[in-house]
Amino acid sequence: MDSVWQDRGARFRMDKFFELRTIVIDLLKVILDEQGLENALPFSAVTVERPKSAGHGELSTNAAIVAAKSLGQNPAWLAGELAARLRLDSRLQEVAVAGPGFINLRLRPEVWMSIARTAVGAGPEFGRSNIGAGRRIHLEFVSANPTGPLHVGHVRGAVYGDSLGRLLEFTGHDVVREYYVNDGGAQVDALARSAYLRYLEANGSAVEFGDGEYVGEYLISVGIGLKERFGDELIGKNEAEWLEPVRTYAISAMMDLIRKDLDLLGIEMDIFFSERSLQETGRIEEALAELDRRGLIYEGVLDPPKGSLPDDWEPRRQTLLRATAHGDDVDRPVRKSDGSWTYFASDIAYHYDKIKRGYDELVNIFGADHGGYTKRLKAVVSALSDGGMPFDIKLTQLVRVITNEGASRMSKRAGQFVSLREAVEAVGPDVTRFVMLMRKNDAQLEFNFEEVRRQSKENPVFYVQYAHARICSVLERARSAGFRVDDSDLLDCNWSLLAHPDLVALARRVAEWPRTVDQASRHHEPHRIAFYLNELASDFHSLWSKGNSDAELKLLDETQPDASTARIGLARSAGIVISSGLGILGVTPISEMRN
RNA sequence: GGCCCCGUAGCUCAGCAGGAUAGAGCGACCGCCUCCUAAGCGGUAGGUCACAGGUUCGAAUCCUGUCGGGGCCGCCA
Repeated sequence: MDSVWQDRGARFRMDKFFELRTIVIDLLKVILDEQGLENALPFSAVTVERPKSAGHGELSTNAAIVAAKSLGQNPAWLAGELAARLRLDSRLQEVAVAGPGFINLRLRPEVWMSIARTAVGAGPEFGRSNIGAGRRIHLEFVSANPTGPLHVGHVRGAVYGDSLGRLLEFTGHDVVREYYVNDGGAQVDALARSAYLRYLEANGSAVEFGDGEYVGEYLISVGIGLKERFGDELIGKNEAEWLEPVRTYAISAMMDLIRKDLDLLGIEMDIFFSERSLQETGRIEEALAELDRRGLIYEGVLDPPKGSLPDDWEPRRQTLLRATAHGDDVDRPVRKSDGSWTYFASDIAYHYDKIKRGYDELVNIFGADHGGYTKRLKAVVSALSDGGMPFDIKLTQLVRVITNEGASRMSKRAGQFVSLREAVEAVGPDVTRFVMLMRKNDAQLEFNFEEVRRQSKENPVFYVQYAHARICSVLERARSAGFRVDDSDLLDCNWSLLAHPDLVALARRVAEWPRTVDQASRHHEPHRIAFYLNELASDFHSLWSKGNSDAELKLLDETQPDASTARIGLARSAGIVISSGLGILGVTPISEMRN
């Protein structure tokens, strides 16, 4: 028996699907060799996975179909040959050819149990992999304007980015989390004017807010803070004198707010990168000079947009980036007619900076309202790295917040929004995070504030946590009953006593964990972890429930200590995976559900 | 007018790098606590995967078009 089913010391990169796939492909090559057929085929399409319907075995492979296709051979014949060889492997209990050439497989129960046992041995390391090989991945996310606290709309990107980071770290990447602070544009000037009004108010003046100013109450304390700092010395001065100090103070206050908001969700950024710092150090000019060297900057006039024109549209000569040379639809302006740089120019410099820092891959997470921005940014990164920098942009669709007053549109300027803080304080960070991660990032998400608050006990996150709590509970009870159920004991217990189909079903699910992690990581999709955990929890709850009527499935039965210990070992493997998975989502794996 | 995302059960959404009879939760209906936590479990009902073509042995999945929802579209960031 070769060693692929055995533990591999400290690495524990057990993934039965992948290993079995290797076996299948190797056997396939042997057969092709013997027949004098080409054996260097593209085997990437070969899969070994759990079939959609349970009637087709535990695992199913399309290997024969795939190979037969590129060889022009009969798939049924090739499947027969392959199945004959697979039957010689004693770890396989059933090998059947079905349909157009699928091979359906069933493993011996002890093979599945050996994987669950591996999980107990590996603990939190189970499922961890090194597919990242230490590659340095830069994640930019949140990057909300520093003009107010975060609201529910920002939470999704924040949670998604943070969990993606955890997932990438779990799969062997070196992750940097970064927040780009838009502290260099007109919006922070508007912030400063609004803060100045609050400052005057704090000094006893009646004030009136104009269009485009931030009326939110969160600036009142900033006004008071300004008064404490500057007394009355800014009163009556003209804007040129007070704008800069007020802006600096207000931005700093807003970033403090934002940092605290992120804290509420357990999110910690490695770097806060200031847009203004780019403007002040000539790095925009530097980046554009780099593009100019590549012949991508020119003076020109853009074609008018198709369709209905804006009222004030007129042809205008401006400095443009030849983004079309790198896949964008139109060239993009980098300088305004007054000579100042556009926001896009700052972004060019920012991404040039990222590239120069030497990361192996960049990932940006934007809200869907920035969707129109992805092509030009990809063009910039492609141009500045000569196409060498992997760059993924993920969009999170906007969150539709539903309260008992209906769907609310969130506007920071109007000062009306459900803040991150309100949401977290109402339902807690765990529920907030889990709800955001139960959806694929590019699907629209409905955050029914009232419902989540009212029915928080029926939220999916509790379902998963409950499974974990039950596992902790049975371990505790076993200990009080005198069982030895530390992980080291469970490793040594008699796993071969576990063969009941329902026990095997749970072990099978546990065994899917490494593959789930792997796929989620490759696709940058942490929601797959959330869905997997729900299924794992479901398998566990089902087993638990059956234990009430079937003594063979009851985890803790003092009349059969050896089998009980083994079943508890299996439960423990599920608990390890739940804990690990919730960790990736940033959700607490609680051990008790008591109120 | 153009670009991006989406359209799967009454509702909210999965569907893993095209695969064999399309899934879950909620809601509806019927059952299960003297038994390791019922925040749980079992079962029933419910879908021409928006529509029309195409590629393929095989399409919810890939391509084209149409319709519908959302987002974006030259000196806002």
